[in-house]
Amino acid sequence: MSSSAQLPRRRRPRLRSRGRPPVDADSDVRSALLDAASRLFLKHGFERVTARQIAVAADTTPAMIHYYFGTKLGLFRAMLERAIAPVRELIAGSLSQAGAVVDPAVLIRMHMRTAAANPWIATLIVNEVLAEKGRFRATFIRDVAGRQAPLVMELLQRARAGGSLRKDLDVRFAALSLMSLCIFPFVARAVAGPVLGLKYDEEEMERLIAHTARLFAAGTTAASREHHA
Amino acid sequence: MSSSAQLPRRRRPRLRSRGRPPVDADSDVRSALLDAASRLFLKHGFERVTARQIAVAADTTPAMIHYYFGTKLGLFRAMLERAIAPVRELIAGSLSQAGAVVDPAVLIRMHMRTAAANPWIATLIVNEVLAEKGRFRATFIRDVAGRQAPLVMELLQRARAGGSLRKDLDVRFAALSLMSLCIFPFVARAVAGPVLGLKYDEEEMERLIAHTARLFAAGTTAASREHHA
DNA sequence: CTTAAATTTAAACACGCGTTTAATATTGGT
DNA sequence: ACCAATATTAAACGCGTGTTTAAATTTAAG
Repeated sequence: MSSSAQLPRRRRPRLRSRGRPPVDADSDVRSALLDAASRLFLKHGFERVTARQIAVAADTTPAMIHYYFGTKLGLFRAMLERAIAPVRELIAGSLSQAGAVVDPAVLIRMHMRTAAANPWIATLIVNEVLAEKGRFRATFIRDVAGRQAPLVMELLQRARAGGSLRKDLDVRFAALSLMSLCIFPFVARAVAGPVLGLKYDEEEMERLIAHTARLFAAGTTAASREHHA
Repeated sequence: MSSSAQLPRRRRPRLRSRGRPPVDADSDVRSALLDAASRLFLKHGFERVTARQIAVAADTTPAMIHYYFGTKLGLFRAMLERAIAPVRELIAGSLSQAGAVVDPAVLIRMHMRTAAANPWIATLIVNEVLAEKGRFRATFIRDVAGRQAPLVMELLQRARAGGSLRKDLDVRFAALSLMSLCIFPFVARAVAGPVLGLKYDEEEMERLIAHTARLFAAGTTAASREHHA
């Protein structure tokens, strides 16, 4: 407010000069945009991040989003594709060896460790799947939940047929409970942290995972006596 | 597209005439705004609803939001205050008789029945509590979760001390699991519905509640034998 | 009867959004 | 050496947003 009184807008000078830049190698605008988009979209959600914010974070201009990805949504989709590729492979992997897995506890550990190690997954689910107009919901239902849920249900079904689970257990409800126990602690981290005094560090997470696996196992096995109606 | 070719904007004629209206009683603009705000804000979230949408739904103009509530956020807060008043009383009620309640299953049933009967609660939690910049998060942590969680933990603590729960049970984890089981099924309704084939009708919800209460009870009681490490 | 207060309409405001465009500079192929 | 393709900047575009304002009209009070 001291020297630039009558300048209408102060603009920090662009580092890059006009026109096609020299072959500077490691100045990759396209992936800089993808990186910035990952950081911002995954944390705050599609709608809450502006194209200008991403451009600034990638040290370029919004026009580059149009140039490389057409629209903001195009950038979002490209970013998402790259981000969930590892998760897709993980699911495909557990799907291929579906016959071998028998213990729900193994599934619980896998799910929770993945969610704990990749905090952006929970944020993405809140912003783009559970929210009314989430732009990832359809894809998520088709490619992620739609493949994982039948796997879980079949696993539970087999365990029940094998006698290790209660005969009267509804596998759909049991699958829902399993997902609830695995996902909600991370989705509700911003509330559960302060309210329950959780730190969400690695040691605590391992204890939570053990607790969860044991709770689900004890809650579904045939061995447990009913306490009352 | 036939007769109004050169009219720049067709505007449906306002029903109300200019100036201060006669004392017509049941034409209450203020509560019409609150009603419209409830319907729209609670379903779609604060950011995804425009002041104009609310004004149209209340059959008035955005200027009335300014007149009665100052800003869109003021309207949101007034609406929210009115909406959560019953929930607040419910919590206060269960807080006053905290000494009497002993069975976690009672809490589970209460929570899930409330969530099932008021679908807007889950939507509100997704949009305004779990989302990064949710405008209800701070209040929710202070007034809702911050009061309910200690109650749940104390209840579990007493049950454990009384011998009905496992001695090695971490009450914070158990409280988190209880909340997960109660809340997530409704928060994730848009996914769980199609993926698990749930209809979320009343009969099904009663079975889900029974399943959940039993799962949690069996998963936390001292009676259950460990199956293995 | 006069006048101040209350309530509403229609119009505009300033701003930020995603997107587009024109100009410009560099590259690599011929 | 030329030239088309490529990559970038700066500026603008049109639109929708929340908000504000001026005028208009009625009520209620003095």
